[in-house]
Amino acid sequence: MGLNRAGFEVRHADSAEDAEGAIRLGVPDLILLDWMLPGQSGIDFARRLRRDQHFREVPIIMLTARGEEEDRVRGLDIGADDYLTKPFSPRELVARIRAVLRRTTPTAGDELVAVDGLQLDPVSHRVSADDTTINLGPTEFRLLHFLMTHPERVFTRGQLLDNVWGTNVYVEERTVDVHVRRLRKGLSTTGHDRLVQTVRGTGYRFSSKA
Amino acid sequence: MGLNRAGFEVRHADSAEDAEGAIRLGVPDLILLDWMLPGQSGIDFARRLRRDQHFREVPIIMLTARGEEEDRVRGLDIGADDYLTKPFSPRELVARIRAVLRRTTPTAGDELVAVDGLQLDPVSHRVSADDTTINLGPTEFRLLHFLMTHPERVFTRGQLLDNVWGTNVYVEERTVDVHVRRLRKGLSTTGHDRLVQTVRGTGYRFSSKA
DNA sequence: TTACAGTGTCACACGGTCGTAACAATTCTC
DNA sequence: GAGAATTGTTACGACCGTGTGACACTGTAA
Repeated sequence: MGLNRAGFEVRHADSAEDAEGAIRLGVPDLILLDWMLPGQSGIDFARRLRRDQHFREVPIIMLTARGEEEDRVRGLDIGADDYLTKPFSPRELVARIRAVLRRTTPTAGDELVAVDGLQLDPVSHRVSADDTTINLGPTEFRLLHFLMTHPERVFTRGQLLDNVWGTNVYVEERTVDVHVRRLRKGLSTTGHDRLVQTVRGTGYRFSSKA
Repeated sequence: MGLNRAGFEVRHADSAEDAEGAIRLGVPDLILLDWMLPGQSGIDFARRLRRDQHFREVPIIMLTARGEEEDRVRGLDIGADDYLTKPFSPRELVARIRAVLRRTTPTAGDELVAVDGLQLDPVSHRVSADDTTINLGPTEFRLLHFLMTHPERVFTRGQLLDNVWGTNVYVEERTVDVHVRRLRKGLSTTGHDRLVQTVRGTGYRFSSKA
């Protein structure tokens, strides 16, 4: 198919069952999924992937025979990132893979963030304020990390769910409130809870301004 | 094409030149671009858009005839967000548009507006005047945002209801008066309430002139 | 197994916000 | 100037959004 030649490492499976095994050997960067799989439909396979927290984030490109419009629409609804209609050329396939990877793998930042005496270090996975260590749960940590790296900006609960919990996850929006509450509680001992601000009718914002 | 029926506002152009004019009337949320344009190829048009800072962020979906694989590959390289191969159904088109908008909307209509020391930032959802933060209710915020982005122009109460409250909402016109009052109250501490002006017999206007 | 931390969801309470009516003030018309 | 039309201002009830505590569930480690 020319994928190896293009510099990708490829694992191949002939059925959904084989694929299951293959991806558990190591989370792939991207899944190329034929809509017509023997034994099990590709849509079920994709749906299952989206429910599994380990693979929820893995982008999916589906391959469809021409005319299967129903499947394509449903595929996009499920959260497939792109599709290709057969027949297609290796060159086009490579281009699409690059495009999808470009938008789904934003460079992860390991840099230390500090605002107003509050300090978060992704490397040591530690939060401290005025030389006091602050204990946060995993979700609160990711939430704070995201907010601190995107300050002075409102986010809706939906956006926070996408960015902190991950896309293709079904969680109530109000759950965000509860985690904001837990985050604030953790930050309250040093008064840094004021940095996490409510924007009524919209969502939340991280800001050092009053 | 069914786009209007799906709730989108559509502007149409038959050539790249017409399109140029159309988008300068107002930055669109998304551009649907046919690859085969009379006079100028779609790819050149797209490339030019990507270089223009006003339109760089606007997502592009391109429409290609089947078999024009060369173009599709180049289109993706340029940064088209998606493409559709003819023939396609209205339903699929709508699904794709929704998918693209879902990915890209966080960066739409968020430019900072500033007039005469008064400053409104949609991104951080914050209003400030002379370095003082001003607290406004959600409706007052939207009202001010609309007025500031359409300055020097009278709006009837009905127009304000349509644009700020939304169409198909039954609210008394006099309600606008009350919210204008609340807005003015918020702006009065810094004297910016003078920017919100009454036009007797018609409605209200935002203007820096006396 | 038990203990426990982490998570998601719900129910309730509180406060903010909204729309409306009523009255006061202003401006226009005659 | 009188009366009418228009707008400003205030108060109030209803409702919506958010904060908060409690609880059930899951997975993990002891």
